[in-house]
Amino acid sequence: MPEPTAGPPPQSNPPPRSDARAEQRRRTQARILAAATELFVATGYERTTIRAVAQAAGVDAGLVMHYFGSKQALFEQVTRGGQLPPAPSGTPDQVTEQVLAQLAGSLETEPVHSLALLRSMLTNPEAAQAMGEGSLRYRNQLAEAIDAPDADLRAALIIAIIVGVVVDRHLLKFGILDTTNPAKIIAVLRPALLTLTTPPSPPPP
Amino acid sequence: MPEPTAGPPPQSNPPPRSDARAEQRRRTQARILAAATELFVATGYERTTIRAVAQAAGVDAGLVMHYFGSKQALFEQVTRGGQLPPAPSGTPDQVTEQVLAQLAGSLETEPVHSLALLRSMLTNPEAAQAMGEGSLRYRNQLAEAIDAPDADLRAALIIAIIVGVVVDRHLLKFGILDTTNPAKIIAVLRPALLTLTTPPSPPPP
DNA sequence: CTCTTCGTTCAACGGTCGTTGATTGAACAA
DNA sequence: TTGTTCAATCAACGACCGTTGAACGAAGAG
Repeated sequence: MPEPTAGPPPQSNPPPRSDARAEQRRRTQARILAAATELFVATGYERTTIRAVAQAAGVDAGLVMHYFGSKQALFEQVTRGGQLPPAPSGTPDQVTEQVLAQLAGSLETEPVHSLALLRSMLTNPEAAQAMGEGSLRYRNQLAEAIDAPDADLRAALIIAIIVGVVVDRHLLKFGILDTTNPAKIIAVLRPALLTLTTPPSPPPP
Repeated sequence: MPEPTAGPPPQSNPPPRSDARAEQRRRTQARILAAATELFVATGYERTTIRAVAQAAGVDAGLVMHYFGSKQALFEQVTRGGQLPPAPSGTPDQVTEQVLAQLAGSLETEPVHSLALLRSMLTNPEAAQAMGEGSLRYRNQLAEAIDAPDADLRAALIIAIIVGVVVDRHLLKFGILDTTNPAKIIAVLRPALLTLTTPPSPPPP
């Protein structure tokens, strides 16, 4: 049975009992997980190699398999724990500010789970599905907070914008967006998002 | 020398002389190119296999190599010919309309060159560079047409938005954006883009 | 018809991948 | 000390990849 010897590091709690071997084991698992995360974020699922992860962690490739079972399981372990942003609510201005605050955080330091998923979503079906499910849930929450006829469409556009900006800044790094102060980006983006969260004013007769 | 026997199909001009063999050859090259395009768009560079392209074209894998030299060259052949949108100019409203018109076209039927590039840009360095260069050129043109202090940033954001929306619609297909009438998307997006192309009004004292 | 050209197939190469099972050696238990 | 546990290494497997060069067979040239 190639079953992993134990459930990989349960988040991050201090070992209840002091065991020299168990702690060494946790250390190594953590090193592997860190190396895998870095590589998945940097090059995506397809180009990331179990052997490369092992080498980056200073470990044999077989050990990676022994601890995580498979490459796919390792990837899921890396991308697990990404939690949805809190559901926005309130007036259009309040919703906008909550979305912008969330985006500001993502521009400052986007969590590695999301980056690994974002990097791989265009080429890896599992990553695409994971992103899709998260996107759907957040879109529903967002649409519920938008009081406009095309709430779903507006929510989808907001998400597309966020994804586009985050991908540009953290992954593609085409320029400007990856070096500009997040506050400035937010400031320029605010009026644009406001038009999406605010119901259109009926044209004057 | 593994050099391709001839420069692959030079765009699309009618064969100057009628040669039964030459025409059969062109047909096969075109079939290979079509199959390669479809696979590159659907699954990206890494997951697309020379063997799979050959099979989809009803041909041996060696023939693909013989005609296109290498997988990378085949990919470049597929993504070649993507031309930049015309540089926008005029008043902010005019610039917005030109950008929106361009986006509308991309929502209706985005050219396969761009889709192949978009699909692979997150995992393939060459694709990323090609996209980056195109993005940079268009961003400069766009920034020149925007009369605002942060023209570069605004142009970059517009491009990020366009990329986000097009990727969502044609590649990720997370929902709504891929089934909604382009005109409707444009209508909802217009006010948002307008805030990016229009210089901010100074706050009243 | 003979010879050449060339579109196409075929078999194989070297390499890398994910994955596996046996093995080693140090930490623990007795 | 002796025996057990287990983190970690090692060598190898089968599969698949991009790529190559020889070989075949039908279309053109003479």
